[in-house]
Amino acid sequence: MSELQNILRHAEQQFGNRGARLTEKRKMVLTGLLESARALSAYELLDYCNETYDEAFAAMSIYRILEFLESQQLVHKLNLTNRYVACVHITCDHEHELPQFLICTDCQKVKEFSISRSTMDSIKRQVGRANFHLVSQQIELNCLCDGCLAT
Amino acid sequence: MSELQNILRHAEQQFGNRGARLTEKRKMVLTGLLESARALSAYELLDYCNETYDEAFAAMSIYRILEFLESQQLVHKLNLTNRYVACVHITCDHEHELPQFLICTDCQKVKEFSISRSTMDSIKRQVGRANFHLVSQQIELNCLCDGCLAT
DNA sequence: CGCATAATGTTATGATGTATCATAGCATTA
DNA sequence: TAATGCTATGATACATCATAACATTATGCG
Repeated sequence: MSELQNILRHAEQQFGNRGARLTEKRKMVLTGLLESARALSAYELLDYCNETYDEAFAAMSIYRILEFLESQQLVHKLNLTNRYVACVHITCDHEHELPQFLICTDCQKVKEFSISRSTMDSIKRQVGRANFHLVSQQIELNCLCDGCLAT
Repeated sequence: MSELQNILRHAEQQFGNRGARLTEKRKMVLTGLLESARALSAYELLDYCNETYDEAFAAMSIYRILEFLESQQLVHKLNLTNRYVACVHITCDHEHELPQFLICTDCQKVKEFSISRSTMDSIKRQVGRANFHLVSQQIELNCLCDGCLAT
C-alpha cells in the first residue's frame, strides 16, 4: 500500500463517526496538499485539482472542503500567507502536536515544528497576566528556508 | 501640547533624514490608528479618514501610506486578521520592543507584549535546528479578551 | 421506498490587495 | 529661474482571497 493510500486510510478512520465522509472530492483536495512540497492558496489548489483530476471544482467547493478538512485536523490554514498545508501528523495515533509553523515566505515551504512545553507554558503565563486568553496555540513564524536565504 | 501631537512630533523626528516626510495625509492615517481602541482594516481606515477629515482618499493611498508607516516602525500589520495597529512605542527613545501581539479575534482589541528574551532565544535555536531563518520576530496570538470571553 | 441529512452545484458579491502609468510637489544644483 | 531628480499622490484596472444564499444531488437508514 502506498504511503499516500496509507495516509488517506488513516484520515478516513478518524471520523467514521458523525456521518462525516471522506468523499472523492475531499480526497482529491487532501491529496493535492499532501503531494505539494509547499503551502498552496485555495485558488492554486483549485487549478491543481481541475488539471490533475480533470474535474470542474468551483472555488466555493474548495473553500468548503478546506473548512471540513481543517475541522478534522487534517489541514491547517496559515494566516501569515493565506495558504493551506496538510497536517504532517495525520498518521500519528497519538494526540496531535500543536500546530506551529516555520514558513518560508519566499518559496512557501513549511516545516511543522513544536515549541517546547516549557516555552509554551511561559508564554501562556504572560498572556494570562495581560488578561487575555489563548484561543489557539497556533504560531506562525515568518522565515526563509536555507535555499531561499542563499539566493 | 496634547499627547497626540507629542506622538506625531516624535514620529516626525524619527526620519527627518532620507527625505521622508510625515505629510498631512500620513498624519491623518496615523492619527486614525492612534485614536482607535482596536485594530482597523485598510478599508475601515479609509472610511474613517474620508468621514473624519472630509477627504477623498483612494484605497490605494491608504495601502501606500500604511506601507510607509510600517517601514518607519510606526504601524504594525497583523497578518492574523489583516488589520493594522499603531505601534505603542512610538514615543520611546530606546530600541523598540519586538512586535508581539495578543489579538482578540472577536473585538479586535490588541495588546502589544513581549515574550521574554530567554524564551525567544529558545525559539530561535529550534528554528535554526530546522534549517530555517527568522525574518521577523513578530508573533501574533489568537486570543479573546476578558470582555469577549465573558459574553 | 421515502425521509433526513450531508455534500455539492451555482451564482453573485464582498473584501482585500497589487500593478501600472500619469501627475504634482519639493529640493538641489547650476 | 530653468533643469533635474526624487518623493508623494491620483486614477484606473485588475488580481486575489473569501463568503452568502439558495438549489440540487447523493447517501445512509428505518
